Amino acid sequence: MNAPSFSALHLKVACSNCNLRELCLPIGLSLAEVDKLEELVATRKRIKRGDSLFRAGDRFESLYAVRLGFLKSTVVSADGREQVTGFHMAGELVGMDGISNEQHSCDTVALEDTEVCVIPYDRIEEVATSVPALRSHFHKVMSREIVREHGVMLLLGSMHAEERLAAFLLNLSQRFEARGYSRSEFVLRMTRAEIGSFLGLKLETVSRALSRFATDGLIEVNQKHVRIVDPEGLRAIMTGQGSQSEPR
Amino acid sequence: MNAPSFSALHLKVACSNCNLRELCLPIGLSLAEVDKLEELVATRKRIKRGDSLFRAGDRFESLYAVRLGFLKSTVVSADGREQVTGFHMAGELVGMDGISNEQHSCDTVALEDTEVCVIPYDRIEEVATSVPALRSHFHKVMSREIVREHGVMLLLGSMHAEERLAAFLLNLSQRFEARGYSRSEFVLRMTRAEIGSFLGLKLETVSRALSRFATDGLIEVNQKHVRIVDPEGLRAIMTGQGSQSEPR
DNA sequence: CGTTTCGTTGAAGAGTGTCAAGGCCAGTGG
DNA sequence: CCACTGGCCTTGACACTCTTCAACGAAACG
Repeated sequence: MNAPSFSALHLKVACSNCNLRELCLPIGLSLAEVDKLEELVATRKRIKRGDSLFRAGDRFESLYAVRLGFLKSTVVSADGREQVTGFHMAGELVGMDGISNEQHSCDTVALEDTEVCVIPYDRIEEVATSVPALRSHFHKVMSREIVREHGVMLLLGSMHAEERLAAFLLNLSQRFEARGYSRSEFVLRMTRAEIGSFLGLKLETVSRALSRFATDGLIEVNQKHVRIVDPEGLRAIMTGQGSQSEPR
Repeated sequence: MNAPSFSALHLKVACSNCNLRELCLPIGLSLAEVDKLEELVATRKRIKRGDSLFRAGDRFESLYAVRLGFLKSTVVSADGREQVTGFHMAGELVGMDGISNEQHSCDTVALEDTEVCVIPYDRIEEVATSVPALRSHFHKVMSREIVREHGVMLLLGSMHAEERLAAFLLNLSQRFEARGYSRSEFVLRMTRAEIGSFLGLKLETVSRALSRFATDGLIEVNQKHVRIVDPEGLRAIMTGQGSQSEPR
């Protein structure tokens, strides 16, 4: 390590001082419990844009809490098809896919320079014995991931291209807002192809839908920069009410 | 209850005697640990075909281990679109969606007369403190659900109709086999529309694909009864190698 | 036995994918 | 500093898969 004292400092103030704690932690933990939690976080890790945090097949050892940055997770089928299963931003926990097999089943790659807290899984299991509130919170986080994926299945299984993209933009918007960023203006960290993979569409379809939204005055797009002009309009599209000029 | 003594008997022999234990339980539990586990299971519950085990919005209180029967889970979007998120058979655990919010987010409905073990969630939390092996197993079960859903996302996001259906049939086949039933001959408990909803297709497309598989000699279909004649052929279709007469 | 639900099949049309060409932008090396 | 390169994005034309609509047959149910 280049700067051990820097790392140590970081370790000391982890969690209790972290501006992500409302996202990571259960509310109402006692100070003693937060202390316990801080023992969890072994180290920080930086991942440069394009590098992977872990890959399918890697031995599972830790979960990771995103501190800063942006990642994607992808699964690859036997015949080589790739599917983006999610995008992850600050405050989110990644790596839970690895628990079942003691081995990761997806790749997780940084889409911009990223920093994560490394949480060794055996420590989580230890703390799960002694701090019920943390264990219970951990269960909720896993359950929330299951519910999130139900939502993605609904999107992939029953929505049209523009509906999917509207839902995607609104979801991003809401997540940025929850982190204190603008809900109406943000930068897409991923390519059109990656959005397409996540939404079950081709990149051209994503591009066309974005262009259509722009000409309809719902958003402004400039490459990766997006401004949401008419969130209600997007919501209408998402729920299948987009441009029904003729009610029969 | 009509037959309390019968219920009590069932309670007594639960788990340690259950022929699903390889599916439900972690291997290598001590007898004392299995005892602990049996305390978990409060009651059995029977759900008649068409009735629901729980509905979206219901207060979350318990997980359910399917003992016998067949269920589907569905989510409904704000605008009324319905998506089947999974089918559940003996040995599988359902209800984990409810943990995150203390409230269920999907409907789970019996597709045939079904019997489940009711496992009150607060008991799980208790036992999670005292029996690490069970807690760890529970985490793996949740993680496995996350991984399963990744697989569904891959299917919905990147596969064609016949590829999806082939994958679906092979998945069912493999699950039946794991439960000691025939892997080549089984009854579909769900309608074409339900298969379609799960696979992101219309019922007509499901019907056509099944017919095509039948005329190609891959399967035999008679209404809900399916016989898999050529599993390798299905696997080839699933991986996108279906009927490539002309290799360029 | 009538009624309803479920399944099959055909024909036509909509929505996406595919292929191709060209533009924009950042990074690189001359 | 500028030209070049390669990745990313946009747009058009066309092909193809899947959906939609419709009619009918078969099985399940009361």
